[in-house]
Amino acid sequence: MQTRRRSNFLTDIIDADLAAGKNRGLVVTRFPPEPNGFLHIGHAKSILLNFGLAEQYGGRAHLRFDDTNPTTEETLYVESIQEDVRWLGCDWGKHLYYASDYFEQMYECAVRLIREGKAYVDSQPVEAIRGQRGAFERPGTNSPFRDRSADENLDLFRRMRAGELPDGSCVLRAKIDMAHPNVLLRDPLLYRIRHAHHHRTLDRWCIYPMYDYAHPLEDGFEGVTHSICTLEFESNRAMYDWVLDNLGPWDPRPHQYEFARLALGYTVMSKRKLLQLVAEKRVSGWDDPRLPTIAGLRRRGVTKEAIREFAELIGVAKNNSIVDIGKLEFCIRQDLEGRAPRGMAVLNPLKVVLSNWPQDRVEELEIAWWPAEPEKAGLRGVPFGRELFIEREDFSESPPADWKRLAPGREVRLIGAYVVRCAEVVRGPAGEVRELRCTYDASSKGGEPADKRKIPGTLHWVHAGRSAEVEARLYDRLFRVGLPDAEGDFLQHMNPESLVVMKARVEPALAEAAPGTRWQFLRQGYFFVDPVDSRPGAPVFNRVIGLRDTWAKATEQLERKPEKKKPEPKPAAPKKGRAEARAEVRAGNPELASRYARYQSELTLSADEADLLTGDLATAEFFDAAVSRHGNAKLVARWLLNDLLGLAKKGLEGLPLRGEDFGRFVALLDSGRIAPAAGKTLLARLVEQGGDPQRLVNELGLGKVADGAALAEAVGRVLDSHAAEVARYRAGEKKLLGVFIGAVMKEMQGVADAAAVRKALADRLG
RNA sequence: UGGGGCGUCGUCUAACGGCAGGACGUCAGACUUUGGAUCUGAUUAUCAAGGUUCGAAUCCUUGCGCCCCAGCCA
Repeated sequence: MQTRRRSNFLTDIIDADLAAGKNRGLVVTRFPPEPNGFLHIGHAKSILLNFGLAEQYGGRAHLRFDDTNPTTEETLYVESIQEDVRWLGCDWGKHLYYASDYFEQMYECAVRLIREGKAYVDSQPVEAIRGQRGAFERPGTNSPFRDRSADENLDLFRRMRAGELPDGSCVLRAKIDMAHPNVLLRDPLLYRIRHAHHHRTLDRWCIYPMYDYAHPLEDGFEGVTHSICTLEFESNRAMYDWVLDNLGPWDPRPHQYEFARLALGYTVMSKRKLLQLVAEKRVSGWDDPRLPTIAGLRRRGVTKEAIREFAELIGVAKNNSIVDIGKLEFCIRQDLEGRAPRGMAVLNPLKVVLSNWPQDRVEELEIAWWPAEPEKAGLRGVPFGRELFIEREDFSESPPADWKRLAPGREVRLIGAYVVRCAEVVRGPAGEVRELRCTYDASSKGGEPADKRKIPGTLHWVHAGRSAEVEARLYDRLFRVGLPDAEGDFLQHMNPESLVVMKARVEPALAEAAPGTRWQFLRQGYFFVDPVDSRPGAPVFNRVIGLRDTWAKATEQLERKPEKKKPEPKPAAPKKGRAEARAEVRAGNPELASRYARYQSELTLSADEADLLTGDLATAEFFDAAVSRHGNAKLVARWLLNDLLGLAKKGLEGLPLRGEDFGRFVALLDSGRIAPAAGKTLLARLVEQGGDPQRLVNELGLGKVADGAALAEAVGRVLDSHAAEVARYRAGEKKLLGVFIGAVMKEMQGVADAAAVRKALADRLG
């Protein structure tokens, strides 16, 4: 079942790392919860991702509590988290860690930073520090304490640790750059003072490291290779790298990658809101079956297999997405479909009296737990007699046209029993339907009438006297709207019918159902015997999910809306695109401006090309150098702009390839000695390792094959091996030509001229 | 607004320059002793515009839209 190979952008990265021989082939991941709440299904996605990746690559996954903030964290959560991770089937082996176990090492690292002049103690209050941070578009200002001597900093930091300084009096900050465009790098806080009791280190510490400082160190100490977190930490990656770069060496050197966390419709997932629901007793606890917590899902009766299936189904990517909760429900149904025996329960009973059934006769019918596969779990006895209950909704006095259930004068089959016909409706004083008088067809024992007439409907039922009354809790979505936190107070969107407690009547066998077992109530849904509130002989049934999605049709289109109103955007804020930036640079640089003009007039480049080449001096110099080597400026510009720029992600300066080399490369192309396709391969190689283009051509065997016979042969081979596609092509699927071209190019190891290949193919295919 | 990310069926996700695929949902049909399940079929997508290329969802450019970042939280 688990054989499907997981593949996503993270496995791509790991595959590439492994291929490049990084980390000695090690894959180490971690799940790092802060013990300040219960885990929810979003965490399950992350847990399964991290442990799954480790398993897939033969590595290991750690469970690490990120307990660096003593004021919010508790042992209760440490325990529940371990229980939940274990329940999901994830095994951390001996790799259970706590950030707090590293406090001493982290302290040593901080001392090192101070000694090296990379950190300082700031004695300003919070407000001052916040004020100096600047704004997104405005640089911050340096703290007056930024240039304290290492000795002074060391002394202060020691006193911070010794408890000589009160909370808030000072902090340790990294000395990076108060004007950094990423505000997270404007001298971020490393340590703060907190005279608080920690759940593990008790009162040994009164300074605690901040996340941005602690997390990379934890990963580094543990030898984590791939540190996977959610998208909102993207900006933090720069600090993650700063810490590791300044405190190495590390082996392996961890790297952080981000994926989109799970958002689900019709529920809330933030810790704050879940906590609020629990604290205000709007639900029964962290394990309330309506909550998306792992504990809640488990209490509801969802299995870990269903959750795993769900995680598999939704995949892992970087798109900010909202998953339709219907997908979770689909996985739950699919899972339970295969594991829940079918029994009968009537939630809302309507009495049926069989007038032609002997007064005291009770017949013990043998009915299979699995109607479709009777051998699967055998039979159980179900009593049948004169007085029965059916579902009130299964009777209608004025049924719609396609009604298949019971109605006056109509026939239905009672599952595993007999066909009955409604003869009379007995009413109460207010005219309400009180009971039904029916007749049964004695020839239909088991459900099939002797004359084989077609019976349109089939109902579930229980014996009136021999059924037991039990509590059934019908759970539904906690919120009525797709995005409860989209606007206003999420509490106002709570579904008042998310829990309906009923007295149901169940067949005798179900009255004995053991806690923790799962059943399908025929035609109703899947039920789980509550492990907490059930008593021997008095099971409490939690409805896990209905048989069919009654919400699907009503489900609204979910569109993310801002939770809080954004501050009004400033009117007429001038937008500066990259094009504008280039124009500005030129305006202030006559040298570039004149090249811009010259490229167009002398070299006959387009205005766009000239513009892109003269946005900065380095690019223009590179271009000129290339052109001095090879005069076909148009070709140089094209390859530079369309291909080189895409390959050189970090800019032209960092390339092992100089402008002259690039000019030689273009000359090679222009000479017709290598095909454009081969040119791309060659350029990629040059960008990677530099070197002489001509020599590389020889090394890589990229020289163009002018030999028409070789081409014809390759074309022949490809057409032979693609017979089916050729037939489709001849039948009109012209788009397949591309497939043939690609195949021929591959056949000729990329050295062919695609235009010639196309022509050859066209000739052969007619 | 500075920085960082992301735009593929209604939803989630593949395709790594070569046939836009799968799943959920929806619709239709078949089957059915669950109006369930199952089976069959259908439906629908590359944000936009230019460019490079024999060929672009994929590379380049521009534009548009959405998300994240200014806690002594993580």
